[in-house]
Amino acid sequence: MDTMKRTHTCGALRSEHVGSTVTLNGWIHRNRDHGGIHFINLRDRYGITQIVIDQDAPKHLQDLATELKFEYCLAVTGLVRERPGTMKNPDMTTGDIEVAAAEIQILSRCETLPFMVDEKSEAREDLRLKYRYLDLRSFSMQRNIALRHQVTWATREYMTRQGFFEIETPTLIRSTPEGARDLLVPSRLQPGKFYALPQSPQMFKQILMVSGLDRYYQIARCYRDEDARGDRQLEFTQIDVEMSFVSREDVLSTLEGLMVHVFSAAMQIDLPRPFPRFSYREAMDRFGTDKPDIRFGLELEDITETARKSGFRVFADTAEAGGTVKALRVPGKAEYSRKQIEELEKAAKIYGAKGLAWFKVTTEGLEGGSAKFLQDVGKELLDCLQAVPGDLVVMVADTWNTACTALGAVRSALGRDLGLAEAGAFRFCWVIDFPLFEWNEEKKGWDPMHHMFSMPQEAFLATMEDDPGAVMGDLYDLVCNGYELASGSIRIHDPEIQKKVFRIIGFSEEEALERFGFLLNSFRYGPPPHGGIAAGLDRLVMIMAGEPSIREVIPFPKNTAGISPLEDSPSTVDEAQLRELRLTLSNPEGSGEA
RNA sequence: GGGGGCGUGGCGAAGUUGGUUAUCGCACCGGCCUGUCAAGCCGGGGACCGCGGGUUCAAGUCCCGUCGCUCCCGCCA
Repeated sequence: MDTMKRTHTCGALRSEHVGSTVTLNGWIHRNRDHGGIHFINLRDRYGITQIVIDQDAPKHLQDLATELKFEYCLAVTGLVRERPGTMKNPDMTTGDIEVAAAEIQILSRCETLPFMVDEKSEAREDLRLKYRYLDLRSFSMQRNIALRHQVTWATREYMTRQGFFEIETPTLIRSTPEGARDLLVPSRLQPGKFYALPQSPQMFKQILMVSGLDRYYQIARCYRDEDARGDRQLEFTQIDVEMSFVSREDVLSTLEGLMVHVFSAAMQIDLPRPFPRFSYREAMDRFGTDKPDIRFGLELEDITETARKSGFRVFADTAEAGGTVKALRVPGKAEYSRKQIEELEKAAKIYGAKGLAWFKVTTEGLEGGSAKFLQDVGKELLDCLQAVPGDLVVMVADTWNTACTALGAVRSALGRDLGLAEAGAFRFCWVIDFPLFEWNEEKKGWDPMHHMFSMPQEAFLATMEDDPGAVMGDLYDLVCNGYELASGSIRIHDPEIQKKVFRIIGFSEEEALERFGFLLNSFRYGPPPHGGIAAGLDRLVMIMAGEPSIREVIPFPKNTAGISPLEDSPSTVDEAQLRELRLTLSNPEGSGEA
């Protein structure tokens, strides 16, 4: 039997089609059998149309109606007719009409569903992933997939218009030691050797600049073998960008332009430009994080100098030891119970704070918590914080980094719990002027904060080896609503500067040549000054879609254990496959413990 | 590696200080119903309460262990 091919989609029909005979293909979304009359909501990617089988329908259709179940795949031919006045459904775009079935083909049947295909499935995530094909039928998932397409389409449109070439780079590449753990692929032709999947196309895009390709972008799959989170998993997609003969400003302005275009094209939202900028130091000082959510205020204050003068030993000692005391004024929350404050303290402790000091502001002054230790500097504190009666003040004393980070976590928790962030807002900002190096306590040496090919800012070139910790890099992060959306830098193209950086991070020249020789060698042949950035596509779409996890915008994601419940990967492989690769497992049963 | 939450028919949940036959909604099966749109009404089947052990006259409930999922810390240039 030939399939009755659709003449329209399930979202297409309106009153103007009344009187025409149409064929629809789709799935049974809802099914209401009233005995004498039977309604089917037929669904496809485009919408839902109501099909009616009533007393005028052929007898065989009325019989067929009783065997129809959820998610049967149907072809329906019938007459489009206007619904009787009160039967119109204003909540449906096709709600003015219905299709009176004249012929129905059951294209395929559906077993009892593990969960209903619904706007928002309530099923557990691993079940949704196992039956992803059902989950993806839901309008919310289809909306996310559509948005993702709009974003990539808009990206290609914008980048092409800006003169960028989309260039593919290999996914089987040399393992490089820096950064995250590599995902490895054994080579059959070169037994005992391995490819790595790229953590990013970094080396290749820089080589493309040496090649004179000048403006490159790629929507690139990247792989990092690290533990998953709500906003990251083993494989993810970057909008990867690299440009020659540019300064930081050129890169920032290109990315800003891209974001503006993407939001405009995909969501009809005008993002205000320019995006505000914060130095790393300022972001940490004011928001306690290098990815500040600026949809709300609630900024941190430095009270180290006041704390130094106080009789509160914890504070005074921290200040004397060169530490920092940070305070956060929570307006009107003097009503907070001890328990609520303990919840905030938990948030601070997760990030390494030893405790969360607090007091409430009353008309009498400071009260409760650590108030009795701070009475001597109470007036100064209140002035400094511009605190008024009814406020709650929470404080952390620790190293600068821990004090900022821990209180920043409290700020985030408050922002979330109090609903401070404006709904539907997208607040972008740049974080710039990152330190180039960070101290690694374990190896007692310096590590690159971003990667080892990032350029020190010019002012530090001469002195960088004397005081690596003070060196600012030409680094930049794009942040939106508290998520790091993109990260990049101006690269080193001068071999002498590169050598200095290698020296600082304890990398011998031989070592560098062995690992990155192909890139460094290319730099001997007239490399242009260049820089770039990479934006996380999954996160971008997640934020735009208002979803809590990137798994909602990735069609076939892995779970937090790196497993895909759909096809049950990763899996064991045949002994023969291993033999071909000359691999032997130390624990053939794969118990997980070697 | 560490911490928090969750695990009860196919799905989502309830289950009190331990106490008869484990409850509800959806789905499923049978019946009724001519205008619903989360249709309604009547009836039915379906659960060793994640798994293992322990305490007890008695465990979904308490204890110990273990597995899975999830959020977070570490990790993620």
